[in-house]
Amino acid sequence: MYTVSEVARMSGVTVRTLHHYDEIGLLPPAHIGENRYRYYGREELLRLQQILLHRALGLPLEEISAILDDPDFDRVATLQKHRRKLQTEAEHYADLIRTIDRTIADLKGDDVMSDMDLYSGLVPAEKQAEYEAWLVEKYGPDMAEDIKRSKQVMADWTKGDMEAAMKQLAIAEQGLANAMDRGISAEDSANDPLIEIHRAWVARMWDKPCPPQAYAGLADMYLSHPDFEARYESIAKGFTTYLTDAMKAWAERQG
Amino acid sequence: MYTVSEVARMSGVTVRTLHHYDEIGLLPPAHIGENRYRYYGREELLRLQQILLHRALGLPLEEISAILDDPDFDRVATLQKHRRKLQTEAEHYADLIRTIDRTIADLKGDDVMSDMDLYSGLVPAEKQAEYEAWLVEKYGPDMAEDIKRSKQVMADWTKGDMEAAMKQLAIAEQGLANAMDRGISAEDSANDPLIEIHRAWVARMWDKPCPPQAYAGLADMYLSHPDFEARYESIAKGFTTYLTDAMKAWAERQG
DNA sequence: GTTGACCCTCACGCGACGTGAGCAACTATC
DNA sequence: GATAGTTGCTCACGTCGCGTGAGGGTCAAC
Repeated sequence: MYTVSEVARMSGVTVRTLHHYDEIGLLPPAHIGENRYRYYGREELLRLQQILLHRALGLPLEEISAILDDPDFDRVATLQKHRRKLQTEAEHYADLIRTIDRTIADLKGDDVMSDMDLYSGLVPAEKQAEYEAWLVEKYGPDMAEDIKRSKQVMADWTKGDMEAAMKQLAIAEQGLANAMDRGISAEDSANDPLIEIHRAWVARMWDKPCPPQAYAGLADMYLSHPDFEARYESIAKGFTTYLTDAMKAWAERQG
Repeated sequence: MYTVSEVARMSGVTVRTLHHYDEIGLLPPAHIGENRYRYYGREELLRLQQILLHRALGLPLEEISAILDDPDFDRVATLQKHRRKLQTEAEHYADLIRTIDRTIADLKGDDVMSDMDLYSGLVPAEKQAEYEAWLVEKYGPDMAEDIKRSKQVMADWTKGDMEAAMKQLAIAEQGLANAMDRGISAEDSANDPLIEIHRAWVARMWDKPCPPQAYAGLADMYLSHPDFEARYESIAKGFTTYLTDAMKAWAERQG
């Protein structure tokens, strides 16, 4: 039998949290002494673990209660539902990152965003649909058609293989940015397998092999084109030159 | 000049939110009419976008206020910082999704997760530091050192390494639990090669050999630490004492 | 002048606890 | 067995970012 503070120490929650969980009936103590002290047993520790797991997954306490108290409750289905929620959240983050990239470009004058596009990714999809419906009303169906079609193209563009490819690219870029943060030189990073991953991504985008010379040429293009610079600088300050240095060092070593 | 509902439609926030942002001084309208209506301009739309970006990162509104009102505020730099934060957030979501996948697999009986794995990436760093400090106090610096190092070792592991290790552990634990179910005594199970497998797993986690004495000491820790107890009891009722008895019997027989 | 969409200001509600306040009870030491 | 320090308890209000009415003024159109 453990007291509140003991359980708190073991599980990492606060005493108040245990009080709260008792209050709402989520985790009543095994016994309550004549002094009104709460005492918890092994059974309660296990239940607390379950609670914390589900809480960590973002489920509200009420739902956790339902899951743990109903033996017939379909945990798998609940978790899958929650997984889908998380997935859309994750995609939402990807949208946000793209919006930030475009915003940075906009602030640098490389791109012009309409008032509406400013909010892309920040706005729930249904709200955007509402807005589009409102546009149809205001400007007539022709203008709305243009807007709609451009979005359709973008939707096709980001789905499927593209998403996987973007993930691959993000892994390579983020990893190399981390290497830069850790003080590893660009020349050393040229040996990092992430460079190979990056080159493989390029080849995949081009749909043809990317030999060392072409890879070095691409580095130059990154340097001379502001869009690319904006993109790489948004990952980390100085990352443009870092990446291109590593790319060129790699190419030199190959041939 | 846009009214509240127009801004709301464009930005996706509610009218109430705009009221709220005015109330707390985060986004005052450009002008207020004689009828007390709020009117917003392009400037305010830009500021709102900044607010939404920061809010999406989980920053409290008060902090957003401070950031945006600072005249030294560099939008591009801030956005770049945010981008990186978003990326780690996105990775956190990916972690959560993986954890859920594994939990689902676990519930379906396809996989066995250790508690440590269960909470992987979900426990705040400071809590873990607290917990480790407490471990030092309770078990002495030696054991805590092992635990700490094992975490470090595990951090370097690939997903495949981890899965292999977890499988190894699961095989040993499940096998011994089955032995217990079949009525085989703990003393007899001490001769089971599964005990050797379990000890090898421990050595692998600690990244150093686990001599009989240390193995017996570990058994005592399992017994005295409720977290471990909870974990083993979740495999089978009474498995904690069964396993520790077998571990100790094995250790005695060795030396 | 009436309708209906829009605007306003209170002001309470929520979810998951944090944070005292004020008091009882246990533990350790002198 | 007195005392001090820790730990426990129960209220009960505070937090954050709004949602959700209630109750009432304003505006454009018919």
